[in-house]
Amino acid sequence: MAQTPALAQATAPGAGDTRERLLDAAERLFGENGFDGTSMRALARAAGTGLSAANYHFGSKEALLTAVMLRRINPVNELRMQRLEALEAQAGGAPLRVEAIVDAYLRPVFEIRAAFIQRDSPSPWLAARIYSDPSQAVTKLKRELFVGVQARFLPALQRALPQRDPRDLEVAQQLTTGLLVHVLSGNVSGSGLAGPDGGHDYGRILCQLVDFATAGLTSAPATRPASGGRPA
Amino acid sequence: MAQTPALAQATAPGAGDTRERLLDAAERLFGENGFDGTSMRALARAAGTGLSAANYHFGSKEALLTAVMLRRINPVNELRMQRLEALEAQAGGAPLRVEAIVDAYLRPVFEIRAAFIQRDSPSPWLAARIYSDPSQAVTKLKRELFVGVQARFLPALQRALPQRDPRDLEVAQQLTTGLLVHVLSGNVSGSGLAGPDGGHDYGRILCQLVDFATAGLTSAPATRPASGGRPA
DNA sequence: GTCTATATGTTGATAGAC
DNA sequence: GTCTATCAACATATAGAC
Repeated sequence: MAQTPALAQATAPGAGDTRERLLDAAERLFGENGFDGTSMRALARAAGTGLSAANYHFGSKEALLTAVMLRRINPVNELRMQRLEALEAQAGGAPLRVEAIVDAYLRPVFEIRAAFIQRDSPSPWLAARIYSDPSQAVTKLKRELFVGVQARFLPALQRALPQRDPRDLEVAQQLTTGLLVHVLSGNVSGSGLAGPDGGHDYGRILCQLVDFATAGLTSAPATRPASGGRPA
Repeated sequence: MAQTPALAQATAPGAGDTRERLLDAAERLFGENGFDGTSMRALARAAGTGLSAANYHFGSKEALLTAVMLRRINPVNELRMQRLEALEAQAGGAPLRVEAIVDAYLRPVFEIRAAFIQRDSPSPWLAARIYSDPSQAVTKLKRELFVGVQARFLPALQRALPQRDPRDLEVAQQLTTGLLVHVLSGNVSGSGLAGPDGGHDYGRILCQLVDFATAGLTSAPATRPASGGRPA
């Protein structure tokens, strides 16, 4: 529950040493302008240091992105896993409710995000930007960070919805991730996360996300086999 | 129904003049690597011409992006409007079915896309990439191109779902766009659009998208007022 | 219209002083 | 550890020949 993540060494919470300030600047600028749209110079300037300090601490731009991603995504994924395991332990072998699975998948992102923006940062959530970043430098990293969790949640969804085609369900799971990415990239105007104070009261948008995704995952294609073509 | 859009002057469909080849190359490269990740040099080389030709025809990189976006998005938006108007004319004042509205919003993208990839281009749909592109050069363009259609579809959704909070419904509409962006950016592996031959048989993924979005839009938050917090 | 050549600035990364 | 200075490569855009 401390402000500093588990990876960082002990630092003063107000100032932070250079390495920490570089990570903070990278989180904000990569999130706002993307990987290709952020230069190491702009990044160092935002951290109040020189260009060489960034390369000294991280070695390369790509390594810096990896570091700042890991710092945030690891706690999120651990929390997701904990929530899902708690649900399964409580259910004792019975299938879980879809809404509970979705909540365990979505809520940790908002919780961790809210815990780390006591600063003035209503910037987009870095991981969401990276998820839809076309730069070749991030595609590998993307898969390494997100595939594991999705592979862990999919079987739970399949047990909760045994009547659905497993492949369709996998697509629906990825669509759920798409909803999350869209919101956290700041593309949903009424969400309360796109504005200047975005990110603190996430209750409403999270409920809407959970409802939307739960309905989409559960949606039996009942109307499909009846009507072959496009509705006129 | 011709291969050449309304904006372009008559050109041979196989070869095309330099301007057309530049637009084709821009559509592919901007879609694959984003705005910042695509250089004018790489673009000219892909079009089989020199750097100066690109600047002669379009004046700047940003103007080239605008041109290639308009070439594809205008037909899509016109088709969306036509479909929605046809639905309303047929309904004669009665509210439309949600699924029909969603279909009118999503299907034209796939139809236009499939019509213009007789080439070897399984690349991401440019407009989807641009929608989540953080580059400042594209944000204005983005709004100009998409706000109109969304403003046109929202009232139809509100009439179809009068019991839903209009603001929640607007969020849900934007979430639907998020689903579309996610799929057309190539982030859904089982969709048939991420692979090498992606884009031609879009029937399955379109059905899944329509089902998911319809369920999400329709989803009455029935479970929400009963349970205040997170499900345990 | 398209080319070669160039102007002008920025990029990521490094060398060496301190 | 952090700085200034610098490298080689790349960026967008333009000038002028043809």
